[in-house]
Amino acid sequence: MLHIQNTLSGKKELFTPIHPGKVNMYVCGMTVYDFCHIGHARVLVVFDVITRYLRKIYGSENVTYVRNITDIDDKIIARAIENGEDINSLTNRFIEAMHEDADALGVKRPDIEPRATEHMDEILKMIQTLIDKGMAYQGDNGDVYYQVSKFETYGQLAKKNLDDLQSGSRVEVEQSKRDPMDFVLWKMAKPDEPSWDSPWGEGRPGWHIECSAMSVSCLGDHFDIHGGGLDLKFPHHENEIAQSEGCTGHKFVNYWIHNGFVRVDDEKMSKSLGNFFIIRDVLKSYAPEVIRYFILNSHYMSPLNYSDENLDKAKASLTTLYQSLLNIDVSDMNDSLIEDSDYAQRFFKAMDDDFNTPMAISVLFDMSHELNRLKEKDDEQAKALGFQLKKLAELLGLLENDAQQFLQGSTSEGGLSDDEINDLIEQRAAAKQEKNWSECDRIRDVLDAEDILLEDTPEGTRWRRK
RNA sequence: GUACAGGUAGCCGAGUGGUCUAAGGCAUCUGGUUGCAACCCAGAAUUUUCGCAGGUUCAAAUCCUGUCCUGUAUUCCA
Repeated sequence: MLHIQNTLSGKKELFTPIHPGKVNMYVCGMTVYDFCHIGHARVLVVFDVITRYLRKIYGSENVTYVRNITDIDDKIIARAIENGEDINSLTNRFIEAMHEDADALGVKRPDIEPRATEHMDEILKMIQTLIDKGMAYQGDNGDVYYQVSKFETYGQLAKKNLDDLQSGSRVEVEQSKRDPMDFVLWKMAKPDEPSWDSPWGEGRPGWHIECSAMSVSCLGDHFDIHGGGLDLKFPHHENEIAQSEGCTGHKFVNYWIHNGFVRVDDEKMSKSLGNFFIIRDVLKSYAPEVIRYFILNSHYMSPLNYSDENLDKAKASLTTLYQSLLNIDVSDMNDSLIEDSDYAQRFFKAMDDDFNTPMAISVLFDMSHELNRLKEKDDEQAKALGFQLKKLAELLGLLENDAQQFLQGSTSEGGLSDDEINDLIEQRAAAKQEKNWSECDRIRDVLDAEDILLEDTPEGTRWRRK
């Protein structure tokens, strides 16, 4: 039985879908004005795993995963002007880059990927409804605002009360607002800014209303799970609730899931500190699966500290798992996962407990050790266990590569080619025949200097990259 | 200031009242294996300890109170 830590209640709750057997989930995706960084990677991977597990429980076709794209907002406009680039060209460029990064990380595409600019009708309709209901108003400057005081339960998600918010407010209050807490639904266009027609004048939507409109449009006005980064909890998600429930008068989302932040060397990741890591740069030094493992080795809610040391550890751990899968050929296996095995049961129990991926990974290690023991004794059993290991790991998007391929890495960056390595290994085998140990060790040292590690086995010598 | 997250052994990281003599990983050590290594297997140590100080309890990393620290939000941010 799946339990989820629900930000709305602050408790771990049994997950019960609104429509039995079907799950609808919406996650706030990227604002596409730059390359995705390692924090985005966490959102992508975490909700990919959540989706994989939901699909496992409810069946792939019964889970609808929506992850939106924000393709119109202040930062996009600013960047486009800065680049002297057309907005569409900018957003399309970064959407493509995001897809490349996500694909590299083994993140499966969501079922629906709505773009804000393609849901303008729903946005306008929602704003109009809010105005009609007296929950929104047009200010002197033409901007349309949501009147927070009209929504009684405002602050329910972030567990804030309005008094605290106001006293702590450091923002300069926009003159046209009736109350500092009110937020913008529709912004009047400045000259040369992209704009859409509306009953209130040419303009563009505020950020929060975009997500309300896209989620309701894709999943209906009441759905199961809404996710995103912790920082979106307030005000973004709070405002979504206010907008959506303000329109419909009933519950918007049952379960809210927020993932924790990524830090870098125990500091905030920011451009000013120069410790800003984008996914494609990290991929130059580490295999995508290493990043994935690094992310999943902590619970999605804990703070995650990015450092080379921690990525190296992730790589070492993955190497251990892949070593056990070497020479286990499961390509001809098409059985299903044996769901009532002890290992599977433990794995599911971990995942059922609010997607406890670190615990689930520990089960993979137990299987891996057992697999190493079995390989000595019983090939058929080893193969069966290896298959089970891969099937469980697949739910995390791990161990999906060929073991040898993972261990030997890519040959692209200078260094020795596979053929050159194999030549040297053959020379060493010949020296070995003659018990010429100094020559053997010399060759091994040559390879070691190229970060190639040798492992002698009864079946011959195999190698991997450090 | 207020709110919300966190603070667990060398490091990473699970664990929310007894099975914790704290999972799993990484690093370290010993033995087996090996020409020597690596990989693998078997085992060990790092800790009478879970930010700190009190308290509740027969029993606490786990509950309560206080306190310190870090991060986030309150302003765009995954």
